[in-house]
Amino acid sequence: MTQPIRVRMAPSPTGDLHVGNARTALCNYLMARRVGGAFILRVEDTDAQRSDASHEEGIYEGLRWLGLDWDEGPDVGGPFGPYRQSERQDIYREAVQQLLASEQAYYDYTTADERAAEREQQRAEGRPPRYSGLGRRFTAAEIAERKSAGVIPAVRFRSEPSPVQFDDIVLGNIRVGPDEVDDFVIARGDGSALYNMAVVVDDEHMRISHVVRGKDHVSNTFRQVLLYEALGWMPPAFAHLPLVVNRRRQKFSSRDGAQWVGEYRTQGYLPEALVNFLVFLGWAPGDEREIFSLDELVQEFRLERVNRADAVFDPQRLDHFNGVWIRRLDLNDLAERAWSYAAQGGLDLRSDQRPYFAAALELEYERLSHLNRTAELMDFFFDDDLDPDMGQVRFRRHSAAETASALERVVALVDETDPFDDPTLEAAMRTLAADLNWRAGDLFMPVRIAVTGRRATPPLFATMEVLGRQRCRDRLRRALVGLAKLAAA
RNA sequence: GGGGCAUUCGUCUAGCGGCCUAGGACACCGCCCUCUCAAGGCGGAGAUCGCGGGUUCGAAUCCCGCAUGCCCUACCA
Repeated sequence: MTQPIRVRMAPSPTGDLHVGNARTALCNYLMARRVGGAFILRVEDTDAQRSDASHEEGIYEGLRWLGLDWDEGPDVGGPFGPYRQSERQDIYREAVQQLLASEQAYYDYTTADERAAEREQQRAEGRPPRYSGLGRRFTAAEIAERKSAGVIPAVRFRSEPSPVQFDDIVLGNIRVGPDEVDDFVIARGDGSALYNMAVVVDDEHMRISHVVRGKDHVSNTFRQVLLYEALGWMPPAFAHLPLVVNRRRQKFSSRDGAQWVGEYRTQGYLPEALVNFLVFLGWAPGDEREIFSLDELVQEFRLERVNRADAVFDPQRLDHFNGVWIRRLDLNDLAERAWSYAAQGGLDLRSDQRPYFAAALELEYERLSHLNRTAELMDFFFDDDLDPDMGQVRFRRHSAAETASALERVVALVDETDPFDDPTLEAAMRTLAADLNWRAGDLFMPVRIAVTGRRATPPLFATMEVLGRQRCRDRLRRALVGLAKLAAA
């Protein structure tokens, strides 16, 4: 007797995939996948003014990147289409007609000015601004007069004074007093349906079993519940998620960091990390585990455990998850993903360098916090004209001249060491340091700078092994030239 | 103005009447590891559980007020 679980994500294409919407989509997806239900994508573009078809593709891309695949939608079709509200107006019109016919809705011939005046007066009297049903009270003659004056009526739902309530999986039972819901508009003057009407009709027609969406929709839910009742339909189960907010605890917007999922992608975040981070905004498993893959979340996530309080988006915590997930990837996977970021970051990569790239990346990846930093982290592996700035050395215990003669011996060592690998190089260099009577670190740092051009790098000898004998030799020679200048100065 | 909802370390959270002198994680600080930087390990600081009343032998947990915040209050979604 239990109906199949069907959930939906219903973005309006007024922008790319917003992080808040991404979280909503994630919760819906997890719900559906856990029980083998259907995850439906429906585009809510009834506001032609603000909707833009180009954003649709951005939303798809964002969802796909996150790994949230859908079963029905405008692009893949499905048994209850079309899945774009702009293409469903006939269906809405029919429902509107039904409400008109049963006198649960009426044509409202008031003008915008009249309604504004009413609101203003209510506000002046300190009363809540609520549409009083002005349009219900016109006589037939008044209506005829307004018609001929060119007033185009909107369709309003006839809301009778009675309390409205519904049960919410996250928030519990929610109710509102008898005078709170006024006669709201369900269809514009041009006949097109408004949001509240369209969602109800769509959720019914698409057999949506659970409406999982942001908390900002709770007040709409009262209107929707009324519409279900009027149309003789059973409302779905509702679950309203807490909002993702900024540090000032307001709705998350562009000023608070990247707003669109695509931006996180270009900033080098892993979809795994964003998913993991987002799910913890309002949910926790109840034990102390924190790292979850999408598949694991499908098993663990329960709407019943979702919090009611809004959650602040903390970019530092996202960064942490990103690092964790980068370190979790296996090398081939990471190399695959980092390659294009590296190319975009300006690294001059030839496709035959993939093994070299992977070997270098293996040394760097615990230092890699964001994929888009790949190039800046690894550029010295690929710059064959590297001209190390030896001025970075702190010539405290050993002068530039002494350092130069030590590096001469390192050049010789680089030529002789065989095999040219991490342990052999390390042993040889330590022996050299001992010969010189230098502290090992005092020798390694100038070599590091000579060979990589920087003070912070992966372990030196592993780095040298990857760079190879030739590069190391060339760079050391060049460093020697620079050192000579420093020694002379 | 009205309504709805919320309120545990700076942040994400655990907690569902005694296990809490409130646990974990991020960020922060210190130490260790160490050729640098990371990563990792260990430790520290950080929450009188928004405030005030109750109920109870006992409350972060239940009830009532208040405060604050957020969302909605469109012929937007």
